[in-house]
Amino acid sequence: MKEKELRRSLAVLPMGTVMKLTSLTARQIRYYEAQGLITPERSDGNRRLYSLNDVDRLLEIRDYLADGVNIAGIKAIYDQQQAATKAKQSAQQQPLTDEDVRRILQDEFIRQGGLGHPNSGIQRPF
Amino acid sequence: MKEKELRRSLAVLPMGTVMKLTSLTARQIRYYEAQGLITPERSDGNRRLYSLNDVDRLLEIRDYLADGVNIAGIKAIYDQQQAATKAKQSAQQQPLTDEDVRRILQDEFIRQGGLGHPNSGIQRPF
DNA sequence: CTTTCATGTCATGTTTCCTAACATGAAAGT
DNA sequence: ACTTTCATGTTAGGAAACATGACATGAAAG
Repeated sequence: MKEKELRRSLAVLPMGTVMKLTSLTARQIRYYEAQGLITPERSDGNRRLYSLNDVDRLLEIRDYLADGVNIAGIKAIYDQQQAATKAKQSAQQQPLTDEDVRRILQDEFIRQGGLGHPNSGIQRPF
Repeated sequence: MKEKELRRSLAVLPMGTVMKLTSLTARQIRYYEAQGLITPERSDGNRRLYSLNDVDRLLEIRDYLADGVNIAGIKAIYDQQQAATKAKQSAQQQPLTDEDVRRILQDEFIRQGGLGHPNSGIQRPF
């Protein structure tokens, strides 16, 4: 599941490809970017690089506009979505792994007297 | 299922994208084309356009070469595959739809005496 | 030790994409 | 009725990516 997400967010598609996939003009796509609706990456040579997720978002934008929603409205929708996602993330309090549990228990033990040395376990980068 | 096939054979990816997706050089990709292993489409401005199927094939070619198969060998494999596919297609005798059955029955009736007019049914383009 | 194979590199021209500016028709305000 | 705003079109000049063709090369094959 992680693999597919990575592929979908891989920014490799240049303007011409995205134009064909979305049937939008370059002008439109750049304008939506200027309005803060998308933020494509850039190549070394400063050319825009889009991911499949970006393409999906552009298709969404296209549909919203076709439905009469203006750009400010679309931005509001995305801002709201982002806020909701962020709230959910911080509320999720990600579940502890067995590894975490062991480490925490060990720390507890060490603080209240110490048994076994703290640095004997597996090193975790974060 | 038909939809996905279409998308996978949609030729929209330019050289730079394919280079990134396959980690092949432009020289390699063009060489494989010169050897008849792939046949990308061309844009109006004569630039190569690849589909996801093409990318898959390039990845295959890369793997074959890494395994010591030379280009003639890879071509032989593809020629053989194509022959097999073609044979299977002609043997498959694609199943008739209800619509086909009705049309054939009607033609039969018409030829052996006629009941109902031939052009009263639904028009099918092919 | 010369050929072949797969690829690298360079030169030169064309196409695509960049930014920035001005133009425009349809809505919306005043 | 006139002026802004919005979303998009168009044009211009420059930079990046891509095209083809030629020559170079190391490894393998003959």
